[in-house]
Amino acid sequence: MMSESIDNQKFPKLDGLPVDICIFTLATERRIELNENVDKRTLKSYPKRSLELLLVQRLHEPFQDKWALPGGFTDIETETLEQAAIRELKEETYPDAGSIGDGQVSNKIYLEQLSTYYRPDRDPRGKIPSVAFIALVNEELLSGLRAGGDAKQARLFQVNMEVQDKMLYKSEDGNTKIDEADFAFDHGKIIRDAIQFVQNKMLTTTIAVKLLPREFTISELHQVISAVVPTFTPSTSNFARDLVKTKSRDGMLEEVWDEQGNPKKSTIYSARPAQLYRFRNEFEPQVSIYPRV
Amino acid sequence: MMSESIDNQKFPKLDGLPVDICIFTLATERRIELNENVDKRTLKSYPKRSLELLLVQRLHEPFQDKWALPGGFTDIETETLEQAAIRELKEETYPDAGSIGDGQVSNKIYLEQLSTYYRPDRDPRGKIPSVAFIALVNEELLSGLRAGGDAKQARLFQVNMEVQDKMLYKSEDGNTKIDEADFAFDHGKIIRDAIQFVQNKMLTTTIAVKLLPREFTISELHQVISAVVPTFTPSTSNFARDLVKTKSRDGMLEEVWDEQGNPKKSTIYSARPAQLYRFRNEFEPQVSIYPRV
DNA sequence: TTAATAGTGTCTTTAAGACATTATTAA
DNA sequence: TTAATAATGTCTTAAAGACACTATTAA
Repeated sequence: MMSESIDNQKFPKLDGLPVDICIFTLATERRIELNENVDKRTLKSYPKRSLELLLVQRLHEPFQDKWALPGGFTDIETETLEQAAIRELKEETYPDAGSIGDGQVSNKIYLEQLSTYYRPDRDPRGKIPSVAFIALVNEELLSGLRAGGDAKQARLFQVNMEVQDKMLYKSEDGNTKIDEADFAFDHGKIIRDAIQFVQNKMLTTTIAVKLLPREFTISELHQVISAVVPTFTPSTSNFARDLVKTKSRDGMLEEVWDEQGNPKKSTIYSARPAQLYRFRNEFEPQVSIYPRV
Repeated sequence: MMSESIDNQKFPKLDGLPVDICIFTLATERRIELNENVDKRTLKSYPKRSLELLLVQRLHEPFQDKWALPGGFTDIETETLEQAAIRELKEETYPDAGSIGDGQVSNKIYLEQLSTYYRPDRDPRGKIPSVAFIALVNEELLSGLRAGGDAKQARLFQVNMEVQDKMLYKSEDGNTKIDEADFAFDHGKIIRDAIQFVQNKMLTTTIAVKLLPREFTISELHQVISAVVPTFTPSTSNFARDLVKTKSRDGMLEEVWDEQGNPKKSTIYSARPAQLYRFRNEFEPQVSIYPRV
């Protein structure tokens, strides 16, 4: 029993616990570049959105040159797992990512503990655990990184969800394509678990908000969900109508109005102005496979 | 970064990781005892079902006499977290609880990792982590324990879900009532998280199967769900009809037939025989707050 | 006009829920 | 008969989904 073991001092006090983070973002790529001499109507077509994951290439053995999740240690005496994850997140992304909270780091970052991995064969140097986190980070916070590969060889990889075996390939130049065999440790397994976790959260909670601007059109929300969950393919017109009109989703979204009290609209993706919405954070999603509740 | 820290041997190889388990069961209590001289019709009325949690009273400081989750260590070199959890589970419950699997320990036990807890103030002896698991155990496997308190002072506590602050009280004699202040470490917090986790799983997956006999009536399923989730209160007749007839739940349950090809029925809770069903494990529940998928 | 998305209208089917009614069995 | 649960039937409303159609804007 636990009490006996700890009381007998069998267990050494830890210096820290390893933390690895699956940092996801949703990349938005206009189908046609702005500087080209094209019809502005075509320019406004829906962008290509792809789920991307931040990986770092290992400099040393074991797994030298393999790709791994960014991670670190809870190395301060008073630091929690979440605080360590946020610290690492900041190192890899935006230095001003925000303060600490329970899955509510900032309105542009979602952070949640995924699971702890501790299979004896996961690290050739011995039995070392890893507490894995997932983070959804708004694209703009990773813009610095995307400008080019840095010293640590951190790169964003597009997640290819059609094939479940060969999962990832490089986004920027498309040259580096990697699959499960190119991952260090058990990070391939962690990443598979993380993608499933994020997909599930995307369909059962309102985390889509972390991948959207504060005010967005219904079609943007549609784009985000179907980029993360490829099987999500309702007709855009029914989706827009149902989202706002259906009773069980009352209070999920609210229309945005400007100072004059007129409906605030956006023409970012369309010639015809589209109504802007925002998520209301009072909304508590409820899902069940059984009737009622 | 993780690679640097581990390569520099800052992190000591662990002897083991502490594992704590929230072992839940669903106690079934006939409203009237069998030996009383009562109308057999009344005897067959629905039983009282209550979610119960296994706790052990601590013998030593810190938190002497406080109640804690049963737990232990991954103390064998090749042991995984799940294996350690199963080993502890067996110690506390049925010695023949079954083999190892991913949330599929046996058809009578559900086991899943909940989260890892590591706040610096959770243990007065220093920063010690705990990997928490939840287990749903069929009542019959805990029958030995229920016979009476043993040397380790392990007891089942009824979970009182109406009041969120004062959560638990003793089941058998009803004398020992405990609340958040009577828990060791941060186990009160772990237990609250665990209850929420189990309730969510109960509504979005088919884990109810672990708390039921292999063949059961629709009313038994109804009893199980509403015992774990008190807000679940559909009318029994609509529930029975919808469960079997609704297209989106096609393949979830199947009727049981006897050797002669007649519908197999049960009179355990009713004078009129009720159809027996079983869960089909091909069924993959799908839930979403958005239309489609 | 056309390309592209925004949004409405209509119709059908499925599901949820209220509620009444009938069925079954043993005492 | 009665107590208790099992099961069916009917009606209403809410959602989901298919699909046609109109609206808006800039080139």
